[in-house]
Amino acid sequence: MAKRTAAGAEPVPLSRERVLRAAVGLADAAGLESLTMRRLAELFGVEAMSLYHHVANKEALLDGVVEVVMGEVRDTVAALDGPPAEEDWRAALRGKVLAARQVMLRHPWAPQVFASRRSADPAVIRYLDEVAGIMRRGGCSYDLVHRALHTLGSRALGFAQELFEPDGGPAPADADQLGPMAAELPYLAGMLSEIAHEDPGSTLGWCDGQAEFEFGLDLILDGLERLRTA
Amino acid sequence: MAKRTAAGAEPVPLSRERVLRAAVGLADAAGLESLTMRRLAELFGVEAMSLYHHVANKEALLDGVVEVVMGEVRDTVAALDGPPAEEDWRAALRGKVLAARQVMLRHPWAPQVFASRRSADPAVIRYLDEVAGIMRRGGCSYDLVHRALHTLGSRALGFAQELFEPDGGPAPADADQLGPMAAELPYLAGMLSEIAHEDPGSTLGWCDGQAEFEFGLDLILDGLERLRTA
DNA sequence: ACCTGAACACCGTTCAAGT
DNA sequence: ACCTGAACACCGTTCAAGT
Repeated sequence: MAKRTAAGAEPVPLSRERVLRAAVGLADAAGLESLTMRRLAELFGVEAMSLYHHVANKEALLDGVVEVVMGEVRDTVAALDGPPAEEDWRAALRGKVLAARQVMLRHPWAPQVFASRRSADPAVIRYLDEVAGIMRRGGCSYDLVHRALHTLGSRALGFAQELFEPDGGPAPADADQLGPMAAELPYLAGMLSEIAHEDPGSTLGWCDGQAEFEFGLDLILDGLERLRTA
Repeated sequence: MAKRTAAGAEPVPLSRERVLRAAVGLADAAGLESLTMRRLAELFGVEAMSLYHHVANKEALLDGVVEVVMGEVRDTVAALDGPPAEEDWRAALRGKVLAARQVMLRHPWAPQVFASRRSADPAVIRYLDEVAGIMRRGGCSYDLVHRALHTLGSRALGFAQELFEPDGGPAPADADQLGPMAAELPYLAGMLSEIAHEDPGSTLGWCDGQAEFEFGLDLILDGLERLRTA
């Protein structure tokens, strides 16, 4: 009789591939703080130590998780049918970045993991080579491509670092909570009383809503295009 | 006779202020992963539990650390003498952001801590009110100010999220390591063979070097100014 | 080759007890 | 009010042992 396993566990043998996929699923379902070696092992009805036969340690596990997410990005990007880079590099790159963002939205914890890797994952580097290729074929100098990669930073992969979550911050948009704020924060109070936030729900961890993300992305792409033709 | 304390420890009584300053110093000296309640207590020659009289828990400690760093930002920004916002909002904001960046460069671990706070620290919100004020007094609509805050994101405080550390990534700039790369990464290889990285040392964790940071910041500020006058 | 069980060196945090 | 000591519930990871 098969050994007792956690609910939903499969008695299939472990493998690096299966371990990494389960790690992504665990983070999706229970959050990044739940992704521990012990809890991951539980999903397979196995001791934590068994995982070390397929993954060197937790850092390597997280590297593998990045690999899996980048695989999803590649699959999503491959399904795109935008204009060729030679014709309109901005539109081509924009489509690619927004497609990558869709993947990040499915894994809200991913930006944090990407940011925690000290050296670049090979899959990320390959992705950036494609980004560079789009710009290069679009007529950008390598110098501009280089600066563009730095300027875009994590935006190239579809996420951007906000200073706080849009909902948790100073965005009550409520006149009641605005009163005490107006005294010490006159400009934010004035701004909030004039602006209506119309993008509820579409938050990506510490990242922009869709409209804000697109605004910032377009502003950067337009600025780069202006430099290209200057 | 005073109790045995760790090297350099002072027998002065604890206080929230002293605990927070010691936490910043510990992260500066030994890295963020060394900032644990136990090791922090050691600095005072005290048990970890004693810290809980001055700080609710570790999350509150990190909130306080953000507070301390923001205090340094405010001090640094206060010493600036740029043009008034009404005259040249771009120059005023640029100076403020670059001053904030100087503080972040002193605390390379700070961006990570800032990013880990789920809701905005009051000191950060006050800072952003000042940023909004500069733009507003410079003639920007509140709508533009709002989009600017989202677009700048963490850049407003002087740091930006790169996909990997500049040195650890695909920047060998060495013809030897470029050979095998050229096959799979044609565009990055081409770029690196043409571009000479000239900003060694000035890395900020997962952030740009100074020149790259200024390039990205200026590109965004110029784009915003163009929208303002449109 | 793969998995286990016990153990180690750490965490943050609680509780009751001391002064 | 402030600090302690022991303990609890977790971590990642090692090692020697099993099959």
